[in-house]
Amino acid sequence: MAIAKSKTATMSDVARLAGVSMKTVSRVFNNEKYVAKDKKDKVLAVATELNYHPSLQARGLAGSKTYIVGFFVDVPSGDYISKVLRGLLSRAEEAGCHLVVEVLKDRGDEVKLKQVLSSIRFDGVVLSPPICDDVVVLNALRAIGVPAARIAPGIPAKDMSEVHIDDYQAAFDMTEFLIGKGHRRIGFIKGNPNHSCSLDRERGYVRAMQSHGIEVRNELVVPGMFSFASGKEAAEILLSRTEKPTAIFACNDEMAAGVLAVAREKGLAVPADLSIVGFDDDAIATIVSPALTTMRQPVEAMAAAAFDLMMQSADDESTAGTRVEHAYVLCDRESVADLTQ
Amino acid sequence: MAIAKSKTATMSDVARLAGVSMKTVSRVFNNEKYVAKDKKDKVLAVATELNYHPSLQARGLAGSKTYIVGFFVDVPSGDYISKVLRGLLSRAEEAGCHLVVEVLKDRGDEVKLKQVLSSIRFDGVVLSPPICDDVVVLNALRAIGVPAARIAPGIPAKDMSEVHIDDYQAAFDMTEFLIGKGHRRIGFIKGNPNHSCSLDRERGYVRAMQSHGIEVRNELVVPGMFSFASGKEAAEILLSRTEKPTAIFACNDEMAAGVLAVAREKGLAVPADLSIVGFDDDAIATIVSPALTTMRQPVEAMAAAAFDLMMQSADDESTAGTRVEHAYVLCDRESVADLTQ
DNA sequence: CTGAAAGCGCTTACAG
DNA sequence: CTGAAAGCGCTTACAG
Repeated sequence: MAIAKSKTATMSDVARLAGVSMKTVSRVFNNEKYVAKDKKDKVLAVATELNYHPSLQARGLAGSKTYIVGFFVDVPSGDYISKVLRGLLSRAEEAGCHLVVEVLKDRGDEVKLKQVLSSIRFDGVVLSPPICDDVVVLNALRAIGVPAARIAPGIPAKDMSEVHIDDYQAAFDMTEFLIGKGHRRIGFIKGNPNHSCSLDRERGYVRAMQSHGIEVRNELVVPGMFSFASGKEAAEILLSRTEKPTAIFACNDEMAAGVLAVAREKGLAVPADLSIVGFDDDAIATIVSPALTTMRQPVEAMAAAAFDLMMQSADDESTAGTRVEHAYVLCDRESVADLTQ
Repeated sequence: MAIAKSKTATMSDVARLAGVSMKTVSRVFNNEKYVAKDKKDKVLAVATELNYHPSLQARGLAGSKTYIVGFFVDVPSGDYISKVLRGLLSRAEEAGCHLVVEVLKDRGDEVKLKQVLSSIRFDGVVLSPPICDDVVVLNALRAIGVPAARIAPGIPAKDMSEVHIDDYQAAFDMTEFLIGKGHRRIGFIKGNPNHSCSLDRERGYVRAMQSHGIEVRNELVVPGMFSFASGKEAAEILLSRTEKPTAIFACNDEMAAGVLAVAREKGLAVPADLSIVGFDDDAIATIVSPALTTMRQPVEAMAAAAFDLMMQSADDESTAGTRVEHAYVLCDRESVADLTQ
């Protein structure tokens, strides 16, 4: 079943058949101006016939653009990363770039980092939490001068563009929403502390409580790690308090789903006996029942924007450091009871 | 804040400082034998000092290996694809390769396919459903002679390695499991018909029913598309039958979760009033309550195996076409009632 | 508007 | 065990 392996056409093939120099073919494929229309048409015709496409490897070696964008992730799982990936992939396609995914364990994967960064020349790199806050990574990127954009970063980096939502305000709003429904004993489940949004959301919760004159009680604020299991553990703790919370605000939807599971185990009706809210509006939010009231952030659009910002700063260094804030939306569904009625 | 951009070291830098030829440096980095130990040590020492790593782009252009592996996906979402990605990424790292993800819409993205395949030289490509059954893709891969491995393919391709589970037998076993629990009216929700496993699973269901002398009734077999929403729609149909099923076998867990949601809406207790089983053992299976009885397939390990098979067939063409079957495990949890008691 | 020459950083094929 | 030369398929920098 040996099929003849067709040799792929090269730029010099196209040049020869089109009767022009390689440089002219190059001009056509890089959309440079000052190419006579007839030559351009001829080049395009020959290229189509030969199914010619410039070699990524050759371009990357010879020129300043590599058409390769890196996406550095910690754990390539979960609905959040899927959305980021989709956003990135869609923009990469439009930009004629290719996405290479590299897994970098949070803190301390310096060997791999150096290896990747010095063997692959990237047009740019997009960073998601928690890697976007790893100074080792940021400095390595600066050292080689690769444009980078960050999604939801925590620490500042004035030389890198970023996209984010106002996690503090969003959590403030969500807490206020619960307070508005008459809740006072509101439990809070933190997120992974290495993701800066966790701290911002906690701050928003605390401030909202305070600004409504409600005491923030330590026994109602418990740790979590963004996972379903950690949400369950946190719920076990919160629901074992002598004075149970009437509502629990989990830092993301997966944990909120965990709270829901525990509530059910304990025979608590949601939202009648316990209100639950999450954050992110992940797929899980509308899969569980009752559907979760949650804060939606437009992750896919944010990732797409991060890609664009990175490309923009590659073209024009002065735009590096642009910060784009996206809007969040409180999705009020079925998991919160109105205690004021 | 302009930081001096360090120029990355090249092979000739290393050669010069180590007092050897470039070819010797090349030998060291490609683990060829016949390099004097003292020269090898010297090269390695200099390379470490310079933080030298061979350029991906240069290697890809000059040599036969590119250290780039492609992962072609239809929709880069969901727990299944996350698992595949993790399996691929972990093996790519060990193999010193880099993964580029390309989105190819099912059937008909021929322009992008040709563009990608003729501009990037891949060491190999891994295909997941439904793209692994797109003959246009398969033939394009053959035409340029790129080693490919397929995950859970449907149509045969003797020249490509593949990993799979016995979907037919797994579905047969699952159906038999339900029958063993005393169920006779068992509804079946099909999967996306473009994923070959859907057909295999349906066949397993049908045969198991028949082999136990149970009539397969058309009104109990309804279409689905692997999504939560399609599971709900299917459940609505199945549960509106005059003779309701006592159990529903959904072709994946997301749809099973949809069935669960509808059951709850209708006030049916699961499993007391309705038993539900899924397939895959996705994260969702243990998030919903009651936890789903489902058929686990080791997706991450399968993806890793696919990667290895692809690499192996790149080294030794005669291994292309290897088929590896993985074991499945019936995870009996809480969503099935025993009617025989 | 166009092209000839050099070079990107490696590997290949050869020679020793 | 080692190296000199050519070449991979493009872009760059330059000249016209």
